[in-house]
Amino acid sequence: MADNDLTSPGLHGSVLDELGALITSGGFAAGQVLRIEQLETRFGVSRSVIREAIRVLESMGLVTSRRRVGVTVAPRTAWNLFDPRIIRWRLDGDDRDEQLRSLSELRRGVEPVAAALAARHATPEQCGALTGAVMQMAVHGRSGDLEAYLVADIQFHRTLLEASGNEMLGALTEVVAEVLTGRTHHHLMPARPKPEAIRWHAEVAQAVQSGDAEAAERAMRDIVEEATRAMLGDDQ
Amino acid sequence: MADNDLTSPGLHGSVLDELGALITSGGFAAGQVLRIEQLETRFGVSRSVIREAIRVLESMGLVTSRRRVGVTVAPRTAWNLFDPRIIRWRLDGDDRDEQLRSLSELRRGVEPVAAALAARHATPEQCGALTGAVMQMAVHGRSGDLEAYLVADIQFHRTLLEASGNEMLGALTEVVAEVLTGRTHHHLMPARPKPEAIRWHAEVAQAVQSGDAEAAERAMRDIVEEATRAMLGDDQ
DNA sequence: AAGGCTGAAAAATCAGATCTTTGGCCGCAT
DNA sequence: ATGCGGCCAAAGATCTGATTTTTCAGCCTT
Repeated sequence: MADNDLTSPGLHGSVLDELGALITSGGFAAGQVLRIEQLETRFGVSRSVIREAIRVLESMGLVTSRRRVGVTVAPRTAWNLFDPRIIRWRLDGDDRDEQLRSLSELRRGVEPVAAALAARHATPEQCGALTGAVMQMAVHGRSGDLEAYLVADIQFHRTLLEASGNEMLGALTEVVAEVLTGRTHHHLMPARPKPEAIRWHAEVAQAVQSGDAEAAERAMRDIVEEATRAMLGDDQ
Repeated sequence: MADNDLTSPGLHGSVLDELGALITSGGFAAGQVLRIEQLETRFGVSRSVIREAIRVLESMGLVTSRRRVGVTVAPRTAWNLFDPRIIRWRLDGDDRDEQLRSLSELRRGVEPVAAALAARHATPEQCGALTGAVMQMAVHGRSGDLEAYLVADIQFHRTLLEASGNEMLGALTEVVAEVLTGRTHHHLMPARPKPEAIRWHAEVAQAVQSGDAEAAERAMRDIVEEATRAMLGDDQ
């Protein structure tokens, strides 16, 4: 599966994970103050460990630390919502639906552009990987093996984003993989993938291979709009 | 102006800034190892300060820390390219052009979607803010006051992204502001804004106000495509 | 009521000791 | 010679107690 660790090793890593999950899930309300000493005893570790975790949380915008006051939980508007760990925590917590919606809308903007760019930058290997992924999708889509379909789907989108030649779009690979995984595992997609979906993927692969940016963008737009519709209802 | 600090206060903040800038600018090559003790003397601060800075760098994917080995500078593929500080460092360093290109392509995907969403979610206040920003742009565009134009431009895009009702798109506000600021300050836009640009902004504001998602998306696409073209040449 | 002073609280920093992990070396058996 | 296993030392990880610095909050003055 998506073999992401995302958890730093060591004591501070576990503290970070636990605090991060608590904050993003609303276990600590915004504005609540945590005392370092309090956390020390709660987790049974020393100050340095707590402080390092707090520093990372601070760098993610989840808390602010001020002398004489303590560590204050920050409002959601201050969070770095693109941090992979925050995305993961929110997908694992109560915010899942909201997070999936945000990410789907983001995909709707990003992936068509990535497809267009890929049409102009993809290497022959990447084109091969794309068509290969589509074939896998077709096979497993027909047989109804959703897990295998998911793997091929992720492979397709990962390759496409990387082929865009844009580092930042490439960096969204993990995010897109999370969305695809999430919608499959939470049964937000049909029991059997729509044949059109597979056809559109094939069209994208074809367009990328022939360097037709506009066609690639159009077909990709079809894909993500259909996906959004399927996942969120007819919300355009 | 965009009053972003982005620099945590305290010693560890300065160390973080300096190390981050060094790494992202290639001052330290990927694979190079830094010893904590070495850094201690180099910056004249104690271990705890260095460690906290290292933890944050690690959480941004810039370095990895392993016992018995030291702190290793990570390859660019491991970096969290969406971290605002990394964006800032790269914009301030040698990567500026590459960074601006990546960001522009990202904008090209994101902003039209945000415009469409804003057309369906914007509050009356936000509509007012949009038209206000457009008027400011028109005034300062005609008078050739690029700084004031920039402020209004940022205001426009900030409001629009926030009005999308999508947290993640809203989180891109700072990023977009950086792009706009960057292209103005590095003279990547014409001495006098094109009249069409202002007209398109007005169209977006109008479409958002009347709830016409498609028109808003289309006009916004015109804006960002023109901006990309102006900044990077005729690259589509 | 406004502004400035002061004390204490809590984080920030420092520094020394100790713990834990781990890469590399050495020796043994094959 | 080759490969496996255990030992050692290096370097980060953690703990801890002392000290410094910042800043909130209450008090005092005007």
